[in-house]
Amino acid sequence: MASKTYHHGALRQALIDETKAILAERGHDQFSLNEVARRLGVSSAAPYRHFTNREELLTAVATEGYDLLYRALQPAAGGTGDPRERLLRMGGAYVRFAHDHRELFMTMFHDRHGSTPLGGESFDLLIAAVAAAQQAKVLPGNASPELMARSVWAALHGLAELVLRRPGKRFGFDAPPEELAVTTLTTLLQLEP
Amino acid sequence: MASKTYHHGALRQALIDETKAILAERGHDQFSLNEVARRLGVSSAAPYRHFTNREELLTAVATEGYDLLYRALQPAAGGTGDPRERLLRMGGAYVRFAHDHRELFMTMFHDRHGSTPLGGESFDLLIAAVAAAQQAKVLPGNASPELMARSVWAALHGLAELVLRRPGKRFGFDAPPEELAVTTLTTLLQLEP
DNA sequence: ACCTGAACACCGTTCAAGT
DNA sequence: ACCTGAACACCGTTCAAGT
Repeated sequence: MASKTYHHGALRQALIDETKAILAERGHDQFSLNEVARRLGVSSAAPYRHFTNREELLTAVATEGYDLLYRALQPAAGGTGDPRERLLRMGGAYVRFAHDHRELFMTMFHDRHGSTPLGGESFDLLIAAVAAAQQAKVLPGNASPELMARSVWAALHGLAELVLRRPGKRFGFDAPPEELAVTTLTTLLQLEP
Repeated sequence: MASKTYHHGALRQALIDETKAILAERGHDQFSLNEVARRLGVSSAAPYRHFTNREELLTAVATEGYDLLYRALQPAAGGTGDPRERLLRMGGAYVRFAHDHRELFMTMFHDRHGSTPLGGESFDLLIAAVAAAQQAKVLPGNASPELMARSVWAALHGLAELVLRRPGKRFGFDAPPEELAVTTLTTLLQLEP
């Protein structure tokens, strides 16, 4: 299939893409560097021309994951309309992303890789949405937007993590992501409908 | 050191204990079944008389972890006194546990093992504390105790997870666990001092 | 500059054999 | 019943050598 010179300088990106494909199939802890190389038709030593080790490849994948998360949150955050709906849409998008990209999400937040952005740009979207909600008196203004955004992020992130654990019925985490996000945020923040 | 018959039927528990010791030293993804056996002076096949595979040993460790978490929450949950303080103490204890038992906590919530209790008994403690807070009008009564407890758990769990990622300064997750729990809960739930 | 081939120590797991 | 010894395929990583 692939000739010997197929990856003319593009092996680095091919490694990242193939890793994402494997993550979508198998679990992120089943991932093997040798398998990626095998599937791309290169030797098991080839990846080391582009990444110093297995961990650095996963860091690159996680970084693309943070970018993907940002682009999933953007449409939800960009809408005008009332600030309450905007905040709930963002929450739904966050939990939906975790649900739809299980293994990528776990790679982003569970794997031990060097310093990752940890969703810095996504966090800015949340701060803006929270600030707007505070100005519209949908959220209380006694906490700074940064602090409120951090707290909301914790709630959404914990929700996403617990959903991914697929717990038993008794905890009720088996509802659709958007519904869970709305229920959790309205309960905690006492948002009136 | 250890004679050949040292583990007279107690190898199972010794494997669990040694795994916990390794977790405290190294990371939970650095853990190797062979190393546990080596440190206990048994062959690498010996563990398979007590666990069908590596995953099942980690499940046993996680189960002990859930028990430890329960015992860490109990004193915080048991206190009489006002319901607001009780809820904040429980939150602090949860995040403190994650902080003090990093690798065990990750084993409990990140590793892919068979169905674990997921802190069912701990969840009951939280439901009781939430119900008491609702009756004292510290928390709103428009949501059921179960639903409110689930939401509070999500917030605390997300907080714990994000603390464990050791993010940069900008997110502010580098404060003491108890302080973070109090700040997050009071911000979200609008608890008055 | 980028990749191969062969090698290293290590891993999880199996299985016949020992007591 | 419980453990050993040896073996298997596989893994991450290194390095001299090829183009």
